[in-house]
Amino acid sequence: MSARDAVYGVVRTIPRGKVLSYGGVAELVEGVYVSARTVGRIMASAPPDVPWQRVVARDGELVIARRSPLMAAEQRRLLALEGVGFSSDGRVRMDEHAWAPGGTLFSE
DNA sequence: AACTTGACGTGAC
DNA sequence: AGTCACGCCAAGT
Repeated sequence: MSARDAVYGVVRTIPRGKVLSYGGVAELVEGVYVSARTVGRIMASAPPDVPWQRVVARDGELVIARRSPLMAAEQRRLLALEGVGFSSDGRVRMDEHAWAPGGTLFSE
């Protein structure tokens, strides 16, 4: 089991309309330790069946925007199609869409 | 096989 | 609140 497959496995479990931070993905990976940065490194070559758009920075920023504005626009489009909302500064509303496995932390 | 480079996150100024 | 430095380690060169 490579770190790569483990990371993709976790990302594939993120529900539609929800997002997870790089660090969040890292924490959910079992068996092998991976850092948030490693998740990012691995996401750079994500296969088409992985919902890469659902992984954002902890504060909701679309990190890809730092390198590719075009991809950022694409990510934003895909998320919008899933019903994910953005705040005025262009970041995902983490208070509404951050995903916590097995039940939301904001429950209640 | 050695060296560099980051889709990050955190803490110190 | 905005930099800056750095740990982390898979991939690319």
